[in-house]
Amino acid sequence: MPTIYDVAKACGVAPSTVSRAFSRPGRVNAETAARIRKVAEEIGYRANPLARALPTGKTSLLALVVSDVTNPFYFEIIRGAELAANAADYTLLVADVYESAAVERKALERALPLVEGVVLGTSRMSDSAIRVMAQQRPTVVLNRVLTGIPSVITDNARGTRRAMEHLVDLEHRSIGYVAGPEASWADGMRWRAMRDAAEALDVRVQRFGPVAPTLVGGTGVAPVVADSAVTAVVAYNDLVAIGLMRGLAAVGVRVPRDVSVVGFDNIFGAELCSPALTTVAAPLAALGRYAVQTLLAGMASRTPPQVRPALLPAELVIRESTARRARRRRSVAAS
Amino acid sequence: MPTIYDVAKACGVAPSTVSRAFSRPGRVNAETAARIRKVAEEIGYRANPLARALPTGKTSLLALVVSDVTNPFYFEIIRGAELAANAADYTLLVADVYESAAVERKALERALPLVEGVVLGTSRMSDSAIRVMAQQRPTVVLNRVLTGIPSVITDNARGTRRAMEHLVDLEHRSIGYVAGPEASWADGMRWRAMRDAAEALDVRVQRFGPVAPTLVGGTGVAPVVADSAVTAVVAYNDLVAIGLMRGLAAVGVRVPRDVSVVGFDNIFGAELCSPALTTVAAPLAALGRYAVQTLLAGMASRTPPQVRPALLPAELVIRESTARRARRRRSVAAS
DNA sequence: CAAGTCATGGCAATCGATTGCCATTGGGGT
DNA sequence: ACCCCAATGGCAATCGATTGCCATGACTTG
Repeated sequence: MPTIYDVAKACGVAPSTVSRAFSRPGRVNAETAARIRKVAEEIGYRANPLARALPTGKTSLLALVVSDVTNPFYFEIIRGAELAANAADYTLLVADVYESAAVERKALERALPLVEGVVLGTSRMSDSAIRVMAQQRPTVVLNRVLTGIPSVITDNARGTRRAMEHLVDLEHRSIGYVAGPEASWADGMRWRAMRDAAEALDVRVQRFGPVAPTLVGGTGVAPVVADSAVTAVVAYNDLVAIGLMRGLAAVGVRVPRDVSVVGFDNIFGAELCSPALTTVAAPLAALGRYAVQTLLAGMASRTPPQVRPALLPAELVIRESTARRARRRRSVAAS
Repeated sequence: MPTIYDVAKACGVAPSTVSRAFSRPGRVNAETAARIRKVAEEIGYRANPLARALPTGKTSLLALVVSDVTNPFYFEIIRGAELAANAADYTLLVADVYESAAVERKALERALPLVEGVVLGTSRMSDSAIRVMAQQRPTVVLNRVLTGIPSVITDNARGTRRAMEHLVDLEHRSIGYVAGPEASWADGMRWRAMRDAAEALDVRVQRFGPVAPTLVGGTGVAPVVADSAVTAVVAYNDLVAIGLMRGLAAVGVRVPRDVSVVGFDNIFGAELCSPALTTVAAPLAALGRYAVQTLLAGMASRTPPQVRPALLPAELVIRESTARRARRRRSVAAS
């Protein structure tokens, strides 16, 4: 691989001039710069990003930490983040942490010295641990709010409210919530929003779980939900909702005829399942894109940027898993 | 951040000794090394991977290039690859190229100087372009065979054969294939395997498409398939298969009653859709894991490793989208 | 006892690009 | 004619770890 020294020799100038010809437009005479560029092109010079990064610290790498890459929730987020990163000439490094705070810590330890900034997607770390790492590198948090650290979140309150209104429109008066992981900030928000909405709309809510944010998590609570008095259920996320529907089917409860089900996020698969899932759609690609843009903006400006979390709108996508409440309570099937 | 110089000073030894204490076990007196390690621990020294990489070229980074991160096909592959990479103390850099050879080239250009090796997942580049890049960095190719370059593939021939046998068992005698992208190596393999199997089993096959490897790709050919004489269809992949089922439903063709559908890969969603999809399951996580392991093995050994492509077994997962052929041909619905 | 061997640690060059500072030159202002 | 300044290019230090080579001293061995 040719270096600036090779280019410099071929041009009869000093290496520093070659360097400036590329990174300091205007600092070098236009003709000289043009000549250097031409020669560099000819001998196939490419700047070595490692060598550049050593003195400057600019690696052009950004980390996106996701709690589970196999969770379809992240696909569009990753895509959005990567697009935004590439647009700014950055490369995105996706780290998967398998829903484990310990692995997350280790992954960050590995990646942190390499990257210029970090986007934490649904982190499972403690607030204080996040604050510690935010001191080392510019950080943006997804789906969680920490005062003093820029964050990008979905408007869960509004989305939850919409879902509740929808269910109430369908005459449901007793609504369940299947909770996700305790450590999930979004879970807390959703449950709180449900209770607020329930009060405002004058209906009863009941909490189930917590369960793992997976299909089997949803399947697992199905019997409990089936035995309860609720006629509609809002699940922590789509995966849980879909698992729940299958679990309900297994114990003879029909969706939406006996019980309506609403999910969160509108992941790939939400419209594939049967019945197609009514869900509060998160603006996934926008979330990823905006997080990266916020991060880059923060890196560019000297001063720490906005502290107000960015609130991206969620909207209710109505499909087939919700329906008007049956006149009579279903008879409970075998458990 | 403390450096080896800080540690050296604190220990009263030379920086080179500190370096060796970490990277050359045995080269330094055991007591000295222990002391250095202790002091390093105390002042919180962490080796700077950038500085290490500059002289040695060892960045501990591996690239995995995927044609589309939002394609569920890759989730488990990424997971498998990342696990294998982390186990060897490498970090995986996932690059998304949106099904475009041009973007792939650009992404590689960006990432190549940073990584020690590359896994190409379903690359859309030409053979020659891949060979050029394989000269720059150790490379392993997924789902494609290039002589001289290590590759890891699914046993498409056997998998296709199983699918055909299954359909023939169900008395289908006229079977369609919905082709994927022309540039896809797997597509060629599958179509070839279909014809071979058709000959061996004495049934007719008909090719449709090619279509984009997406839901809409599948939906789009549905009318053509509906108008044809086939009673069963094998689709390029699960996405196309699911799209096809929806498209068929839209024109009044019932799956599996009127037409049986088989997919490829067994992605997330294949068992969620309705009817649940019968599909040739690719060993996704194993594919990712094995590709990275092969890459690392090739990097470790001086000599270029095995040239025989590694063939990972596929198996047929029978669900609800295939059924015995109806006695009479269906009546064709509106188009 | 002299010579050779081994263990251990230090010196200094190196990877490739960046950048603060200085030297040179030519032009403009007065 | 003199001074000053802007434009331009070069010198050399720097980022932090690695590593070939050499120096020292201890120990072995004939």
